[in-house]
Amino acid sequence: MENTFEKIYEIVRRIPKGTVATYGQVALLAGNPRLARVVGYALHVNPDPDSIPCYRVVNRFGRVSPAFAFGGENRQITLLEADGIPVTDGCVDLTRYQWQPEISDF
DNA sequence: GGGGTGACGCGTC
DNA sequence: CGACGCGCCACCC
Repeated sequence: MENTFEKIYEIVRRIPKGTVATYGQVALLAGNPRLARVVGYALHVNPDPDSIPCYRVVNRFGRVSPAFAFGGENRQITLLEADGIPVTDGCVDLTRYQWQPEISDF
């Protein structure tokens, strides 16, 4: 059985371009909705930001991380908009851009 | 091994 | 989606 971290990275990698996922979403897919905190830490230590689009992961309000230290909070917003996801005041419209995983994705 | 911390979520006020 | 508290797991000292 894989470690929780590997599951998290695996899931984040599967986030389709043009969509975003919440920490809780990733945690749930990882096998435990209470792992949201670990998800945050997992992305914090993001071993491969080149393959793991951590910027597509936001909190359940669609709000970007206030401590996004990848070069500033604005950095994440820029990347999201580059994916075609409009960001308003650091918030993404989850009702429209939240990733909805299908059975086909698994 | 014990204690504190954290890119969070949910219930409750 | 205003604020506060508890819980969860992993990591650092």
